[in-house]
Amino acid sequence: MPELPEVETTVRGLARVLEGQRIAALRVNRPDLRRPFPADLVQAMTGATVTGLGRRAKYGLVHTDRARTLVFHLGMSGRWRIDPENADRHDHLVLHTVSGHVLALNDPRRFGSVDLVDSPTLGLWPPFAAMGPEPLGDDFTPASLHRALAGRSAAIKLLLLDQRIVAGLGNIYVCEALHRAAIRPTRPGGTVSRKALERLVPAIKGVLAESIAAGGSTIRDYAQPDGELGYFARDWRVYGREGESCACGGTIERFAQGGRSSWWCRRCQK
DNA sequence: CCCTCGCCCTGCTGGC
DNA sequence: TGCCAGCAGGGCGAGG
Repeated sequence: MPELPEVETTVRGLARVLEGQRIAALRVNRPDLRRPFPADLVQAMTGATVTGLGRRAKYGLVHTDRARTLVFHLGMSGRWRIDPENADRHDHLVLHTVSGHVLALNDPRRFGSVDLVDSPTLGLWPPFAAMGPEPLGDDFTPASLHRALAGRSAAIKLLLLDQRIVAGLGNIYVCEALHRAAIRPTRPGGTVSRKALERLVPAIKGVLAESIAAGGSTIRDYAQPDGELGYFARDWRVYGREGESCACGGTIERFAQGGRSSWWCRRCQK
């Protein structure tokens, strides 16, 4: 899926056309992404008014005047298409607002999800219950990360992908943040020095904030909901740049870690 | 609890 | 040109 910046960009795009609007109709074309849609999704959301949009980690939140919040995850290839000119075979859920807008949840790989969660206890919903802090939040600090990594032997790269440690990072931004902080991705999490964490936390916040400001990264089938492209991909320093030169003069390498690719520069990441 | 692995699904790319 | 292996932004459950 789109990672945190792409979900944030998506949510902001949806807010422009959904906030305060009443949902006139929903159409379900294929109700089984990662898990089945709620059986009463159409009934529960027809006629509901959207009171606001939000985000928790990589999940998008559509708050309504009903007792439940629509929670979506974009998986690896999901996006919302706003007022699409044509239908697409991967438009699994289509919303129509009273004001005439059409929003299609499109997800070719179908790793995404749509759930309805009781609003007052949203934080107790199982995927949210054990989540770590938002990386852009004030409670994500070098000290808090130090505590979360204490005693952990797994590679820092893998621990930063663990949503219980910090919630919202994915492969791209972990690679980019570790490079910015000059930390080797294989270093055991518990051995990352306090001084390095003082670099890492600002690196994470910085790379995410810069990407959000650029409208997210454009990757394969990802684009902003209105079709605009995000521009952060041009700012990647290591991700997908195997064989290219690092700014330090070293060469960027790729290797498999936890079944996924890591990109790094052995010259400047120690 | 912690760690690693493999799978879910579809589409695109690159190499032969 | 055609085919096929490999790879892709995530999350979860199983097993050690």
